[in-house]
Amino acid sequence: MDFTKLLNKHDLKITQARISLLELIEKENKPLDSQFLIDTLKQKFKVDKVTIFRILNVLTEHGILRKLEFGEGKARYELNTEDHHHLICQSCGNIEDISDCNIEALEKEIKQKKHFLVKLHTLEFYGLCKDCQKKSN
Amino acid sequence: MDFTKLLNKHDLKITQARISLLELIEKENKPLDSQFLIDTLKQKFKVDKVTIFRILNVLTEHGILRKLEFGEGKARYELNTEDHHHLICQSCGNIEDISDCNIEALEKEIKQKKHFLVKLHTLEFYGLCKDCQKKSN
DNA sequence: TTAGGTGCAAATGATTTGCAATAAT
DNA sequence: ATTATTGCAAATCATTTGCACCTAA
Repeated sequence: MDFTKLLNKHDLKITQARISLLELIEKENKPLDSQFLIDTLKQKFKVDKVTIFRILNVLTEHGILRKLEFGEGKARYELNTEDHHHLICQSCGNIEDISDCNIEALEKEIKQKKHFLVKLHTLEFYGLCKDCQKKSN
Repeated sequence: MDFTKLLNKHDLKITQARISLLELIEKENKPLDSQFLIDTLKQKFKVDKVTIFRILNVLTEHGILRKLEFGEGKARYELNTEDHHHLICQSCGNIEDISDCNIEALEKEIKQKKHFLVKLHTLEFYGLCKDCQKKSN
């Protein structure tokens, strides 16, 4: 994905930190926390953690990233692409994507019955992944 | 609700702090954050914030409370009753309950296709409540 | 050149921990 | 009497802020 073009479109300056962060998030392809991003990017070049937090905030405000919380007391970030959700293993912590949640029907019902206008929703599943079920944890 | 009996059933001691906290959460009937609980309970009797945090943790571990996060950088807690979800107004912050989400079909599909065993899910809707739509915020 | 981006130090806010004192059973 | 619970102080963790310096456009 061409992040230079993307940042340009949003009138955001092209910097090593921004490009590298976006490339890392794209490569890992799952919701990452700030600590992972800080540790990984610091190995590649000189960056301060404050810079990472500021980048995460701007990119989220511009809708380039999506901020998620899985009850861990910290946020995670992923590329804000199509509507999708997550399968979060409570044993090993692995996170898998799923799509096609088909919540539109529910949202329509909410609009009619509650007169609440849904802008976005979060839907996360917690349980045991295939492997952890075998380990009977 | 008889919280004395409930605490007994879980082999948790009956204390003023635990009973008052549970009664407050029951009375308010929406997800409350620690600060609100601390402020409100401190007016009624002498309690330390640490005690409140510890109570929230034990009660959550015992499944009496459910811990929720709405991307505010802090947790909220509610009585862990039936499966239900929330309509969170992005303008005024009001939180309304909804039930009957009918996610079972999706969970069944996840089990078959992904071999992931769903233990629990979160589903939250963010948008504008009836009143805030009028104010065109 | 100049507004936006970054680094460093220090602040904030939510939550946790250690330990001694206290209260519930 | 025994063990869980609480209070207080101090620590920790994620995240933010202020301000001077730097750099992409």
